[in-house]
Amino acid sequence: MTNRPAVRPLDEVDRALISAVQADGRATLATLAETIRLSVSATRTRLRSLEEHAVIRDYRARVEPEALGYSLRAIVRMKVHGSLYDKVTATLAVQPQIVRCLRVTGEFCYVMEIVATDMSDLEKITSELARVGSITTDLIYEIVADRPIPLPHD
Amino acid sequence: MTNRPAVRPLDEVDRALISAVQADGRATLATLAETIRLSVSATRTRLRSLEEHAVIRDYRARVEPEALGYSLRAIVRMKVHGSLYDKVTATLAVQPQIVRCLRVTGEFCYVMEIVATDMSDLEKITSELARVGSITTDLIYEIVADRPIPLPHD
DNA sequence: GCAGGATGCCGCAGATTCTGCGCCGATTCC
DNA sequence: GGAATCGGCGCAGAATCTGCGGCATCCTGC
Repeated sequence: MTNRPAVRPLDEVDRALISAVQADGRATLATLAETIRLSVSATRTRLRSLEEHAVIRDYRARVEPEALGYSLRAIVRMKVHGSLYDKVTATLAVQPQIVRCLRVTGEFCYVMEIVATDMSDLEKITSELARVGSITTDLIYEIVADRPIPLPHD
Repeated sequence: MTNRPAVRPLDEVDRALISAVQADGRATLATLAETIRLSVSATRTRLRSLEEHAVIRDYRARVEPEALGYSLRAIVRMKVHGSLYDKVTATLAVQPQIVRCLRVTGEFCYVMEIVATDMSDLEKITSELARVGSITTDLIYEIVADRPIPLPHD
């Protein structure tokens, strides 16, 4: 029942289904069935299978941060000396405004994306991060692209 | 009908609703109604309103890139000389594996996140990007956090 | 060949959910 | 006070989802 790496080789119909549900997470089984040209039952079986095998992780509504009052976004890169990874984890736990955190190769250990209501809010968070490691902060002008994962060989 | 910036000040019930639907994008109206302690009709009215006002942008299934065959992820930062922004846009259009692209302040103009099947696949994309500007590529070890937007004052 | 098993698709019927609509109480404004 | 607006409520019909059982196809071993 745990996630095993794609038992089935993911045929063309699966890809179409994934693509459809990635584009519209609330699409009805009937709609999905129509786009992948299968019956509702078969569509459901395949969708459930993809969910079980954790090919489809979950469904989420995407909200507009500005509408919630976050007028600022930033990318923070952080260097951490030694193994203070626990400290990073602890900081993440208490800072929900760090909406994304990646551990990466290169000069910096972590790359994070942060939402903030204003400059002082941002500074509050970055200064907290600066207690863990040395950081570089860049503001985000614009989100140029934010796309679903493409299906191989397109 | 177009998106205006949150006509209503977003009361506590709205926040709860947003939070619920961000956690589970397929949650049923009855379920949502139960968690925010409102009738189904009222829940629906509020949800529709949030969608209309583009507070809730859309719903998406989130897929596991590895299950689709992408065993590599990378962060690419890019410097662009002069105004070659059109060129960036053009590259984005033909490279769906660039799943996210941000325009930022600082030394680099753009920060991108890329999925790739393997090293040669990654190199294909980065070399294409290198024709537009000078780039720095860092591989992603691990996604430490990937969270919904938090609701202010939590 | 052919019985047995497994797989994947189909469609049905009951349960659940969604939708459009009208009603009602509270608040505001003349 | 009366009228209008707003937000919530619940109903009834439509749409959707769910749990089955049936059927065709494809293997596999005898």
